[in-house]
Amino acid sequence: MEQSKIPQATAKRLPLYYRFLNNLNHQGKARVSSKELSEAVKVDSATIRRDFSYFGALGKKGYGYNVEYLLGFFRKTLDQDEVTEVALIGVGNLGTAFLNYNFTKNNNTKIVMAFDSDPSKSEGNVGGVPIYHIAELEDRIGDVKVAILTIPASEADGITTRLVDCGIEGILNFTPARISVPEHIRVHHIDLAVELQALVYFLKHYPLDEGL
Amino acid sequence: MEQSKIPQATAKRLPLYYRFLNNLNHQGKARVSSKELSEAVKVDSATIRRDFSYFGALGKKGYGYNVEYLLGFFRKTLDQDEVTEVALIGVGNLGTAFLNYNFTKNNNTKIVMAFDSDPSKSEGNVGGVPIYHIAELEDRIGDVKVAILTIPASEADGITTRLVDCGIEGILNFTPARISVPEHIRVHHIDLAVELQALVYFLKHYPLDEGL
DNA sequence: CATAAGTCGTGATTAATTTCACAATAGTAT
DNA sequence: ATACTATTGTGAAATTAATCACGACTTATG
Ligand SMILES: NC(=O)c1ccc[n+]([C@@H]2O[C@H](COP(=O)([O-])OP(=O)(O)OC[C@H]3O[C@@H](n4cnc5c(N)ncnc54)[C@H](O)[C@@H]3O)[C@@H](O)[C@H]2O)c1
Ligand SMILES: NC(=O)c1ccc[n+]([C@@H]2O[C@H](COP(=O)([O-])OP(=O)(O)OC[C@H]3O[C@@H](n4cnc5c(N)ncnc54)[C@H](O)[C@@H]3O)[C@@H](O)[C@H]2O)c1
Repeated sequence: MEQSKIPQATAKRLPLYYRFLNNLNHQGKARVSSKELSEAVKVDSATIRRDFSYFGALGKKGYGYNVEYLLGFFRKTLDQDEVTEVALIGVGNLGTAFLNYNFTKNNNTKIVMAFDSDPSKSEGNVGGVPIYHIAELEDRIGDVKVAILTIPASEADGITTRLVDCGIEGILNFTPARISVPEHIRVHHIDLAVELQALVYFLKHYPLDEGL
Repeated sequence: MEQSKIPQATAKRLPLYYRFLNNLNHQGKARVSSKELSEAVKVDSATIRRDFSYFGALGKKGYGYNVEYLLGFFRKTLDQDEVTEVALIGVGNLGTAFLNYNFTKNNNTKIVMAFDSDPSKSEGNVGGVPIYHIAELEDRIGDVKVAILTIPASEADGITTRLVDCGIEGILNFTPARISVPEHIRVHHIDLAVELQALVYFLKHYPLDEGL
């Protein structure tokens, strides 16, 4: 918990690096250069070296990085050994998709319960995850600290308040609502409609070259 | 297509502003200040003013912005009057969710067709969108320029090549694969597993305050 | 052992984005 | 009219991120 000096932009790329290193390891590759990594994850090689350097000297000059070592290092850094439990609120179109997927592969997160207000949904399970009625939120949530929000936007504020009262620390919000939370709670918004519109805007208004 | 001087960070926020202005307009509000907007969309008010200023002086000092005027301005800027047609590839968990949703509300994008390799899926429709077999991609796609990719990662490269050959210009990629495309094609990656892992990383490693 | 080729780590630089802070000005009240 | 208040638009500063470019070091090769 010491390296709070790591830039946010770097932190966001770590899971990406980790996943690719994992693939390399499974393929039996022993070494990798920042150049190879760069081509695979589409991040400039200097940026990759800089990112890694925040954690110390992980590679060897003239050689590159040892895949197994680097993977082990990131496993520790990203806490891949302890599983973070997650609750999902709203078992509709999106929620069901997430439950079926459940971020299973090389991931340290697991959706362990879901809630819905529709009584016909709030029983049984989807993808092995038990669904409870939203009225049971406070009773069931236990010490789960992360929630995924896939409810209608109009419900977002009310549910957020309840989650905060339950001691939640992080929310991945898929609703278009920009929710308000106390300062110590982290919210990441993923606004799919905005992403699509932004892509269309870039296509129409930016000269046809260069990525992102 | 002139204002290519608009920062990308600004461009990505435009759809968000547009949506909120639309809400205000429906509520019958006539004026709004950057401070109010800021609270609603969780973007610093100075940033909002700066963003707007790239398009000229849209507000009035001491007063704020006229909602209707601003909305009209952004409608034109964001091409809200012409609908961009989109194709979706891969009618699985995620793809089905998107088809059912179809970005209908105040949006200028519409999924008009979908493709899947599974013969049992590639007939009929989901959410009113016709599903075709992926073999028909080249015949059916017509002049659709934007695609959403919700297929397994292993299929991403092959399908991308075919899309590029069909003249696609933008891809919203939900697979974990970092696809390679010619320079003039724009790809936005939305990597849900990475987003979740990044949130967890921030929770564990960053001091408990301030958002994003 | 000497030389060549490859690659890291990083200081310096550049670019992009956000934020501060305030003069200018429109609206409002008296 | 005048004073007061609110709020913009924007230079300047600060912050954050990306990129360049090269010395130092490792490995491979003859
Ligand atoms: N599906 C998409 O492709 C898509 C795209 C962009 C944004 N979104 C956003 O994601 C969210 C979910 O979308 P969706 O398509 O899955 O919607 P949906 O209507 O299919 O699902 C919402 C689910 O939430 C449940 N629900 C409603 N109120 C609740 C409450 N108070 N507590 C618990 N559960 C409650 C409903 O019963 C339903 O099952 C929405 O905010 C939507 O705007 C969805
Ligand atoms: N579902 C999630 O929550 C989730 C989360 C993170 C990432 N993803 C990624 O999104 C993608 C889709 O996920 P999903 O859960 O919807 O998978 P899925 O397996 O449910 O759906 C994939 C669909 O693609 C179809 N398909 C396979 N090969 C095809 C081809 N060559 N052409 C056309 N269609 C083809 C399959 O028939 C299937 O219907 C995957 O890459 C996955 O890694 C999904």
